[in-house]
Amino acid sequence: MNAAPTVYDVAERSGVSIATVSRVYRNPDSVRAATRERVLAAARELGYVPSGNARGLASRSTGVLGLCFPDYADPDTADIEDDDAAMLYSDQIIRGMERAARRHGYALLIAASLEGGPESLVAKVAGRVDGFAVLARTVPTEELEVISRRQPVVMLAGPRADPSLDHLDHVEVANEDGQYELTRHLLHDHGLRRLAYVGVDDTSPDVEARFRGFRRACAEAGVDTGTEPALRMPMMTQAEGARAADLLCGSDTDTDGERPEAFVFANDQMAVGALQALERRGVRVPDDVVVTGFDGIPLSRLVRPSLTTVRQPMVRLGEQAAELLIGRLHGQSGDEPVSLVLPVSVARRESCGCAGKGTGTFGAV
Amino acid sequence: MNAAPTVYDVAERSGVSIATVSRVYRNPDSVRAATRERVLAAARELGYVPSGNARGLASRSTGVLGLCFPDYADPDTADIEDDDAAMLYSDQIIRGMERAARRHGYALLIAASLEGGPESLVAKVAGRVDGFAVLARTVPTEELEVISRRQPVVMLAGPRADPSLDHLDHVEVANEDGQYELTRHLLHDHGLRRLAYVGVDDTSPDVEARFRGFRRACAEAGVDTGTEPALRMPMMTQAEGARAADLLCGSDTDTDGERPEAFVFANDQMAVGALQALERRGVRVPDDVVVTGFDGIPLSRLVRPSLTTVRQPMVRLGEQAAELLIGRLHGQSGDEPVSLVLPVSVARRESCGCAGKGTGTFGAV
DNA sequence: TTGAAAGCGCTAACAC
DNA sequence: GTGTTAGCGCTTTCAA
Repeated sequence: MNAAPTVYDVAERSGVSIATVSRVYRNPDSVRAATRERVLAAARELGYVPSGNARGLASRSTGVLGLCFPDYADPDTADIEDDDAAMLYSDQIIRGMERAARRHGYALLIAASLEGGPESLVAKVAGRVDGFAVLARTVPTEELEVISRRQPVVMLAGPRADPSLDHLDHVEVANEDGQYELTRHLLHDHGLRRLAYVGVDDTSPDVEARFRGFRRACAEAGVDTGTEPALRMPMMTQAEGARAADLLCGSDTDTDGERPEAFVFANDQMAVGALQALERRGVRVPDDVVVTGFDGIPLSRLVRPSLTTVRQPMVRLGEQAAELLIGRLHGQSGDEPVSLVLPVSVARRESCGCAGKGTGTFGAV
Repeated sequence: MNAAPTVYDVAERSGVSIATVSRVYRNPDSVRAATRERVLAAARELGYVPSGNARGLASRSTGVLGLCFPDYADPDTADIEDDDAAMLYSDQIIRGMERAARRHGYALLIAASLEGGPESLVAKVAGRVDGFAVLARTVPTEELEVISRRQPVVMLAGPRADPSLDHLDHVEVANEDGQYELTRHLLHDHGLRRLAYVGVDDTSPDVEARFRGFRRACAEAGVDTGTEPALRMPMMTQAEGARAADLLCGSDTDTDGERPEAFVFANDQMAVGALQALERRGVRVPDDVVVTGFDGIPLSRLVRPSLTTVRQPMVRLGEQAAELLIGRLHGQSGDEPVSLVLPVSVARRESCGCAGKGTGTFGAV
């Protein structure tokens, strides 16, 4: 690749000053039509493309929004040869953010965490964008705190855990309410009583909120649950979900010495793993046991039986993140940090016995 | 937001020169440990984040790859409240490209086309990345030609139509072979004879290739097809697909004065639209008529009956794009332009009568 | 190992 | 309208 032409080259070739060349690109109307054409022509001949870096440097803004997310590669999912099934939240958030950003003339820079030197992920992204969103716990709190002093940052999913990050905008989904609704459905509509909640060791704000929703629904129905999930697995993967199902079936861990009527998982991945384990054991879902998940990942409806779950509006999440950032950049939002909680919806599908026998082209969704 | 601290601030605070500060970030080992710590500490206290723009400007490289894609918002899809169903190729390509880029330490900048001033989409992206991929026909050929003189560009999907772009790397999928296989399946396995191909007015290289595959299969089976698709719609949307189905059913356009046995659509969107139209008319699929698509979008398997189609490996496409770019950037690829054709696979589902009755957790996929 | 100084390509005041 | 002139914050020789 040859050295790229610069404003100077274009200016010389078209017989104007570099300032005029710059104007032609930034504010075409401020230049006489004839001059403009001359400049544009020269630029075309030379193959001139303005350097985004130089522009950003000089104008202190890039027209780019950023998104940092964790290296969410569930090893179980990794080798599913089916791309659709492997689509994760992050993909949906990206989609939403890109759309909203685009509407406002911004582009989106995305980067997943990956170990590195002193140049952490955020630093890399932060240095090239006007503002960015971070999926909960993708980056060290301290680092975020530092960076957020310099540019707008919004936290996604996961309540603002750390008080030092209280000044950040943040948007999450109604984890507690969602799990509450789903549990209530099981209790009330299906008349179940012995429910086992499966959480995770590593205490995550989202999962804790979901568990609270579960407990609240149980309490209201007069069903006793401990203050702890029936089971906590080390990770929220399919493999662990399968193990959980085995544990719940095999040894008689519950009060009655019987298998619970329903396995309520903290996420879809685990629930899917459980579905497979149960099938291997010959336990029928939902006839012998009901299984539910949380998230509404695409895979959840591809499995058989399709998974009853709580759907998170991930695309909306991404859109909101972009809107919030842009609002800040334009100084529209006040000084107060904004905190949004997006509503979720329960997807009643086959694994709880709601069949959802599809009719019509879009049935069974 | 306060003015962000710079190398000068950090240098001053830690009693070194700006050159040393720079070294600490670029090549930590070239600085004595004690000095390094001092610099890092100062940076932390100040909340220093290196400016990506300044770095890029000075070093002539950004560590970012770009992706430009069209504003693929099928208006029909736009208001499906179901995010999963709305996932398009572009999302899958993004996913693949991001993953591959990440593996090599690059971030990804994505931008969809949108009308603008002289600052076209590409220019904006091109100015901020080390190289980028473009979905076929997202940007004017001429512009691409100019830009590709300065940085690596790879064309995605869609054969290198324009000879002036012959020097670009490019990767596409086996459109012709895919449609050939699918058609052969209809002809051979299902014994169909009267097939109607539905294409699009706007002659697209991909669609033409698919149609060639269709013709080849028909010719081999001794089935006569014209040199033209049975129908060409103005756009490849669901609405147009529905219209096409109506046309194919309503008026007796085909040779026999009868409805064709199969509607072979150039893409999934149209096929899905057709499915709905047929349902409205009370025409049963696949009993009364067989319908097929092309692409393998997620929606294709959510509809009922699920759509028999040709699945494109979009994630792979994205990965290949990134690999190609990175290869160029590292000067590994030779001088010759690389041209890849990724294999596709036929998904036999319900709409052709292959049912695909699912068994097992992942059945019916 | 560290510092000094010269850009990198553009924007933004400010004159003309 | 258009030109002049400073930087923007960093990397990069070249010396020391």
